[in-house]
Amino acid sequence: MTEIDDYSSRVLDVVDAIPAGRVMSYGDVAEYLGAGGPRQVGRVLARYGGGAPWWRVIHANGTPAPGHDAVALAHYLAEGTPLRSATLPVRVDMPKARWRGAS
DNA sequence: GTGTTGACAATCA
DNA sequence: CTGATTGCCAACA
Repeated sequence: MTEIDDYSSRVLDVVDAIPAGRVMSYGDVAEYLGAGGPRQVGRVLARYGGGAPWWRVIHANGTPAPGHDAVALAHYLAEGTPLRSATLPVRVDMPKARWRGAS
């Protein structure tokens, strides 16, 4: 049984709320929650991200998670995420794809 | 309690 | 782009 902490649950909830074609940076999620930090967000995704669209959570510079960049790229192409580079290093057009809670 | 590590971020060279 | 440095917060040995 996977018991998820309250903080992790909130992180997953925010990630799950990100619409297709949009992304949020680790720091943005942490700031949106108003708790923890970008490292804690990445930690939660690494542990419980298996059931959430973790590829929509990327670095502040627009690159996806290390080791999963190819998987993330496939999702970006399938969801129509605005990319600045469709080849590695994968870069998402942050100013356009960046999503903030409610528009 | 201390030191290291980590799916981070920002700045500088 | 690579590498180094500092700041940040939490988990782990």
